Formats: sequence, structure tokens, C-alpha cells
Amino acid sequence: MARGVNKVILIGNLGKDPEVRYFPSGDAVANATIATTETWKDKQSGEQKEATEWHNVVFPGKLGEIAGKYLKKGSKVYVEGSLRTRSYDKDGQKRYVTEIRVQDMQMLDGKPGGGSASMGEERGSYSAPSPSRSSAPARSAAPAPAADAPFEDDDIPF
Amino acid sequence: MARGVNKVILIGNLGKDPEVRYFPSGDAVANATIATTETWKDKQSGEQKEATEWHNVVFPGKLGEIAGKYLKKGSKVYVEGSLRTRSYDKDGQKRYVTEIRVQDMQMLDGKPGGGSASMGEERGSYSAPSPSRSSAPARSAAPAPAADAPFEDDDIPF
Amino acid sequence: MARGVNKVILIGNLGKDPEVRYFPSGDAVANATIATTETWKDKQSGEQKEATEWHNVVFPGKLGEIAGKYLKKGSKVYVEGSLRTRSYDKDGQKRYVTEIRVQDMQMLDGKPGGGSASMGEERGSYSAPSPSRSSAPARSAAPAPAADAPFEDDDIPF
Amino acid sequence: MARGVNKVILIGNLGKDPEVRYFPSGDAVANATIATTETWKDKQSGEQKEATEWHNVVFPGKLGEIAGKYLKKGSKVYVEGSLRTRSYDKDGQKRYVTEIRVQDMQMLDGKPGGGSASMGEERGSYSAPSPSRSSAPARSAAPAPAADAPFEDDDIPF
DNA sequence: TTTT
DNA sequence: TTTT
Repeated sequence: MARGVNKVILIGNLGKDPEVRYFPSGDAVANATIATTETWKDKQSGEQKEATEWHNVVFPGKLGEIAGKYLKKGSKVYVEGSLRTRSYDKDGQKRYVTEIRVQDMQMLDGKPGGGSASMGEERGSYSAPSPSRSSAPARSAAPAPAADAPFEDDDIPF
Repeated sequence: MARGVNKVILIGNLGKDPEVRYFPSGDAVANATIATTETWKDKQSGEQKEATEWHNVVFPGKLGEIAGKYLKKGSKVYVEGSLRTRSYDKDGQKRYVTEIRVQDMQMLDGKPGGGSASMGEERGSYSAPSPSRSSAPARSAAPAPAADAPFEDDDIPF
Repeated sequence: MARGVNKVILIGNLGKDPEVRYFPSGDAVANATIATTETWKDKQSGEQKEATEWHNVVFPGKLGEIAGKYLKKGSKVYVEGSLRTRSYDKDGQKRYVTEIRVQDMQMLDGKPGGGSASMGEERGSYSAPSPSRSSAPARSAAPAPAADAPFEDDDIPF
Repeated sequence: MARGVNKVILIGNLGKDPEVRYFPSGDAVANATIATTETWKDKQSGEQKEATEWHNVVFPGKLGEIAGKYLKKGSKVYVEGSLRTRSYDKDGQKRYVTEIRVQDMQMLDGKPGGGSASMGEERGSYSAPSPSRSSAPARSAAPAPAADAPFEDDDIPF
């Protein structure tokens, strides 16, 4: 259940291959960045301008496995998810990072997986179990603490 | 024009009264925070849990004026907008904050404005000009540098 | 799984009390209509105009029970769902009706249920199981044939 | 302005080339159909099932011109718009058809326009003027009556 | 810091 | 760091 709505919809390209990690439980989680670009004409100079926004996305569980298998740098994807701002500690100071926890994903490339991958049953799109129904908090989709973890999550109450 | 989609939809309550500031041009901008709450039942203990997410929202231009006039702490609102991560400098270090630039807003309280405000033409809902059509970048919706600004924006290329 | 995205988001008011019916299996389904209104200023005459759109919404399963219990004529709701156009027969002719199958619902009234209803665990909001994961087609959310059914569904391949 | 929210988001493929028509004013409008497909596993038989939903979409104005130029049968697109149910008369009987009036569009094919079309400034994506701000009703986006019009719109109060 |  |  939710009080309120917290929904994000993105279509963009991956900035790098997804990084897949695993929880001790065996559950996967993949991290990636997605670029969306706005272009506009400057009212003063009349020149074409553009700005690219980079989004941190987290694919929990089975979605993480699929992302790791079929998405790569440059892949065009649709993702639907929710915003979550996590705090972590850096040099004794609290920092924040805002991520999109993905709940639904669609691959939009003409030839996903390089074009020759066979179309498995779970390929191409996948929806996470509805967070509202899950007995486990969607919150647990956060990256597992790992040696190469970008953030020290130890003191975050996942 | 945009390459990609960058869309956020929120329904939640304001954590405090919006703060309205003005650009030298006279354009308004309002900042607020919106809370959305997820609840779930812990699979281990079976107890009810909940987590609240706080979103930084920016109402540019006319939307900022309306937000300043009609929204207040506790107001329930629908907002639609796009994600933007801004960087700012703190103690010589680069920090980031992710905001939702609002493009559409709906007041969801039964009696907005306390119940006695007359229903002006611009009240209750408002859509920003489509960013894609605007000759000015939606980017200029960022908070104007001000004495009490939470972030030092001076070196950010708005 | 889905190939493509089929998503509808509405905020509006119910035109009448939801009609709850039951499948032989015991599963509930509720039907309702939701109004959304657009207003604009006529470019010629300068007068304020408005047009109301009526949406047929279908609340399957547990959502149907909740809708039947807590929503009534005039209730303000947020619904998220997907479009489905059903065909039915009238006087030997094929007719079509487009409905929104609700997957997520939020009550937006200040005092839902009239203000005195006790806050049950399932009240206020509910998400349907993710259709993509369900072993049963979301398609089965269609209204059960009934004596007072508005449409003769018998020859529709649900 | 709007009271309520009426939003549709689709990703799918065009069932046929868009049909472009023109109002006496010179404004264009394009009609197309978009397919979205759901697949699921039948709980009884265990077999894979699928159902395709067809959506009637209307691209008003400049979007209609772009759709006519760059979209064709099979094109994959993202559209965002709003629902509108129109009535028309057939054999003296009132019929209804539900359409999606497109306000934002993104072409998702790897090589739009066949791959050799030069990238004009207005290509690839386009947002309609925000309906809420427009002095002209978005309503006027309805297909112009024409000799080959699928519906007799003459008695519909556009 | 909101809300139910 | 992506993409057009």
C-alpha cells in the first residue's frame, strides 16, 4: 500500500553497461545510468542548445538479472519506477543520492542483445512484483554492500 | 524538443509552506518538499512498516506564484514534472541535489486555500508552457540566487 | 510480460456509486465512471468554455471490493490502469466500448468513506498484482455477465 | 486549465500508415492506430497467451504533419496524450469511439524515416502546445470532416 | 518536514 | 557516460 503516488517514467540510453551485484540471499540488483536530453532554442542568441540529464537507476531482483544480460552501454530503454533518495557517508559527511527503483522495463532497441540472442520468455520486458503487495519492502532493492560499492551503506537502515 | 522521456508524477503532501523567490527578471520560482509514503508488511516479523520519501520540487514562473498563493504546509497536491540533478558547491566540494521541475499541478484538498479563497481563473491547476516549445530553457526554472538560498548557485551555468 | 506500454492515469470524480458484481469464482469486479474536465478560453469569443470527459473504469478483484466499500458518487480518486476496448453485440450489431482496467487506486477525499469508517488495512489505496506476473490474465477483470449487465458479454472471448 | 488529470502513455507499433487530413484553416490532423500487446501464461493450461490492444490515436496540428512525414506502418512510437470519447451517428444511431489525442510523441525506431531522411529540426519528437494554456481548445484536434472521413462528424459539437 |  |  502507498499513501501517495511516486512514479517516474524514463526513455533514454544507458551510459554504461549495467553493474550487477548479488545480495547474500542470492537476489540480484543491477545499477545503471540513463541519459535523457532536452534541446531548445535560446531566446536571445537563437542558437540550438541542449542539456543531458543523467539518472541513476536500480533494477532489483529478476529485473536486475535481465538488465545484466540484455542491456549494455547505449541500449535504449523505457523504465517505470519510483524515486528514492538514499543517504550514505563520505569522509564523515552525509551525502545523498537520488535513484529510480525500476518496477517495469522495456527494451527499445531494434535488435536487443546484439541481434542474435534468442527471444527467451523473460526477455524484452519484465514487471517487478507490485511493491504494494510484496511482503518484502521494495526498499530492499538497494545495492548490496560490496567491496567495490560506490556508497558505504552500512549505517543505512535497509 | 526532447530526445527521450523524463517524467515524474507525484501525489503527496507538502512538508512546509512553499518558499517563493524572484529572478531579477521578475519571474517567480517556488520551492517545496512533497512527502510520499510506502507501507508494507515485514515478511519476517509480520509487522507493518512504512517509509516516507521526500521530494524537492520546483515550481517555475506562474506555477511558482500559484504555489506560493494557494499551497501551504500539509497541502495535498498532484504534480507532474521532470527530474533534474543540479550541482552546487559546499565547502569547496561538489554536491548534488535532485529536483522535480513541475510542469503541471493540481490541488487535491477539499477546500484549497482554506476554503474561502475565491476561485480565480488561474487557481486549482495550471500547466507550464510546454518545455519543448519554449524558446527559453525550462532550465531557467532553477531557484534564483538569494541571500537565504540553500545552495550557492553562482557557479552553476543556468 | 508486455510488448509495449499501455498506461492510463486519471484523477477525477465518480459519476455514480460503483456497481459491484461477482464472478462465479467469487471474484469481485466493480464498474464506475470517472469525470475529468478541461477548461479553456475560446479564442474567438473569449468566453470560458469547458468539456467533461467520462471514463469507464473497471476495478478487478480486491480493488473492486474496496471500490464498492469506500467509493461513492462524487468521490475523488486517482486511478492508474490500462486501456481495453471490448466488443459486445447490440441488436445483432457489433459495438465497442473502451474501458480503463484499474491496477492502482488512491482515494483523494479528505474524509474517505464519509469520515467515520474505520481505517482497515486495505483501505485508502491498493495495487493489483502486477499483470505481467500474474498467471491469470488481467483480461479476466471484465465484468461478469449478469442479469443487469449493460453489455451482453457472452460471445466475447474472455 | 484542467480539473483532474486525463493522461495516457503508450508505446507500440503503428498498424498502418497515418492518414493525414487538413482543416479548412490549413491545420493538419493525422489518425493512426497503435498496437500494444499483453502476454501471460494461462493458469489452467499453462500455455502462453497473448492479446493485442488497438488504440485510435489522433495527432493534431504540427504533430500531425510530423506523423504523416516520419511514421509509417510498423513504426514504433511513444505517445503521451489524453482520452477523448467522441460520438458520431451511424444509420441514425449514436455510436462512440475513444481516441487518444496526442500531446507528445517520440519515434523509437533505430532508423526513423527509413534511415536516409535528413534530420530536420522538428523531427524525432514534438510536443503540442500545452492544452491548458492554449486559447484554442485542444478539442479542435478532431478529424476534419472529409469525403473519406470514417465518421460523420457534422452533428458533433466540436 | 507532510499525511493517514 | 548515452543517444540523435
